[in-house]
Amino acid sequence: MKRNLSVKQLAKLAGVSAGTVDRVLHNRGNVSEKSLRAVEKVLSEYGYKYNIHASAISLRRSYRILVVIPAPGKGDYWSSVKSGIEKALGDYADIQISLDWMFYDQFDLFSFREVKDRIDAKLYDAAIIGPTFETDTREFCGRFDEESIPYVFVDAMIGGTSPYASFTAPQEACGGMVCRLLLTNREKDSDIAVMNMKRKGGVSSSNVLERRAGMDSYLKATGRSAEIIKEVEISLTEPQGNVDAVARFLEENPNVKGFAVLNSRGHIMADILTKIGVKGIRTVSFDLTEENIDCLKAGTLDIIICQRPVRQGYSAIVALIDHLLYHRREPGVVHHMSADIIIRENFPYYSEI
Amino acid sequence: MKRNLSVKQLAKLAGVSAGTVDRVLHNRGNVSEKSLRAVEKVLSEYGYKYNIHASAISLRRSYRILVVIPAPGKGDYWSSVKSGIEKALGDYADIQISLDWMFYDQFDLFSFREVKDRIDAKLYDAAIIGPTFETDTREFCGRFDEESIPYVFVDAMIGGTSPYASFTAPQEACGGMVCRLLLTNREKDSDIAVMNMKRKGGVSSSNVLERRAGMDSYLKATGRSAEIIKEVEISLTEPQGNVDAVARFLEENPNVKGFAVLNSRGHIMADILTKIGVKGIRTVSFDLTEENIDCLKAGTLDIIICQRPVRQGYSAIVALIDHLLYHRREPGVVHHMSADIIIRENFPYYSEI
DNA sequence: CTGTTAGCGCATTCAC
DNA sequence: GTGAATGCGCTAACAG
Repeated sequence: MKRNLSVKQLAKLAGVSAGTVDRVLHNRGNVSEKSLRAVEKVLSEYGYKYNIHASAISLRRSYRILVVIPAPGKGDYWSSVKSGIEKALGDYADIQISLDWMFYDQFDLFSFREVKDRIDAKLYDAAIIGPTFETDTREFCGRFDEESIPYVFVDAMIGGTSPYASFTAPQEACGGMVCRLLLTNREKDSDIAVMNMKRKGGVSSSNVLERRAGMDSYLKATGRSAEIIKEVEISLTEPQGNVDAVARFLEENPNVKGFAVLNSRGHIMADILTKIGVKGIRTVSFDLTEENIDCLKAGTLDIIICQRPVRQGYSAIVALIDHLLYHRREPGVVHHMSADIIIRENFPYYSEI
Repeated sequence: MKRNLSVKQLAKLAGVSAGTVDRVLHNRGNVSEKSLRAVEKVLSEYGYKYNIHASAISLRRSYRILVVIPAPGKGDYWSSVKSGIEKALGDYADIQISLDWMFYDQFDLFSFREVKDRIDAKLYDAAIIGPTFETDTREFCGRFDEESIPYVFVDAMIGGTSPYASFTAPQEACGGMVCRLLLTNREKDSDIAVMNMKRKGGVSSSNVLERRAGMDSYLKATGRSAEIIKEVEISLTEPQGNVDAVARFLEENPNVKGFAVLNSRGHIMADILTKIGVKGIRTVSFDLTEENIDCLKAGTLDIIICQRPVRQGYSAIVALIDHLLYHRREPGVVHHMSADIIIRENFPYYSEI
């Protein structure tokens, strides 16, 4: 069974013309039952692999891709996703892709609604969605489903939708990682503090909730008491009281030897602990944001878990190209990204891609 | 300054033909001073980016690449490098590359000499070398230099050679990582044990030596005493005595709370510690070999540092393709791979590529 | 030294 | 329904 036959060769074998083979390969119809069977027979016998180069060069139409994600801030998670998308665009510069960026405020449902209502799905060949609000996202995706326009999720997956692919991190497992990294190997376990942020509406993001649940599962699975987790609240809007609150908390919980910040605000806790002057507490946070990186370098933040946002964005584009141009991949797959453990020593060499 | 001009367009702008532009782009000579200047002027004004698809499709010659690496064992480091090379070949199936694999015994200089003497450099378009023996590798590379055949290093770089690229891990920094991961956050530092293997000739590999040096630098840089590192010897050839030796070692050094194995044999130490029945000692080793992975899952090995061997192999091929086909990249660059920290919780989701 | 040209494998248009 | 013909951008062989 030799591979890599060209369309022309296949056509000869099937006793039809290249045009007909092409019509079969792309399900473009207008093929007689007889020709169809002939081509399919040859195809199943010899197999066929697109020559992506020839395909790309010939198929030089342009694609419009919509990107709807939370507004990126300087050096934060979503700016990483964005740069991953942009990097992919550069790597595939020979394919004409034009992007429409739409940003919303991830803390404001109405900003998402406003963006979403402005969008005409029909204009696009595909979409990349960084979801936050379940119900509204589901409704939004429905509009793409109706038009059979493929979309992929980055960062999180929303149930009840049918994305072409999803790229997300294993949040539960990350919760377990946090525990393992913070529990020292003592005979008697030390305690772990979790920093919670007071938030408008009091709701934590689903990622944070899943990570928190992962911590509990870990403790259960390793036969430890859930009691060793202590929670402390931090206010973003009224930060003056935070230092005192943490100091008091640590006095009351002297066995705390590790601090977990389940979102990207580890730098806040690092700064507070530095102000208080405590030593010997290990801190973990998420996302290689600029602030977190500074703390890592300064040694005030010990570990950052990176969920490869750049790669998520990059993979999203690659998945769509694979689909739109090359008709490969099976749809609907949820791709879990690696959860990388970054410390001061490996950071300088770290590359997501 | 618009981009993505085609060769034809550039030719028109320079007042020459496409053939001449092509000759300039590929340094193929036979171009008059005048034409050269005209083309270069246009080139510098407008820039030029190959359309890799058109290039690949047109340039359909085949390439022979030589791969000289230590013999891979099942699920070990070099088998990962090998699978990275093979994966790249699959991804670039549209480019005709044929590989000649040559394996040598990394513990036997003479096996390398034997392999090397069998090789006729002129047969190849490029080579990938996993070096072990400095002097002989240097001589070997000289033969490629003479023929202007590009070669890349994986795993390590050998001084005094001029590879097109090198892919290697930051071994010194990895030594630092080991220390940081093993030192608990106590007021008083615990000790770290380093496992050494008795070896024929008593020489450690250069990677191990660099990692060991990195540990010392780390201690110095963080103001700790070099005294906290204790060394224990293990015998590969006479393993019966190992368990007792380690047990005795731990009795004599009760403050050891972390074990470092600077090569890929962490599983040996993990098994010994399990036999002895000690708890509360954290162990670190290198490379995601099958044995190490088993120990990681069983919880007897705590941390594995992975230096992305798959990616090293993959990148080596990509670098050569970039060079041979697309004339891009600047030569001579040493690419440091990420050093990934793998624990039981992130292992299931870990992907090098 | 230089311009012209054929052809790579695929997609698509246009006659038949 | 179908095949022939054209072109994508680049490379290389060839004729001048």
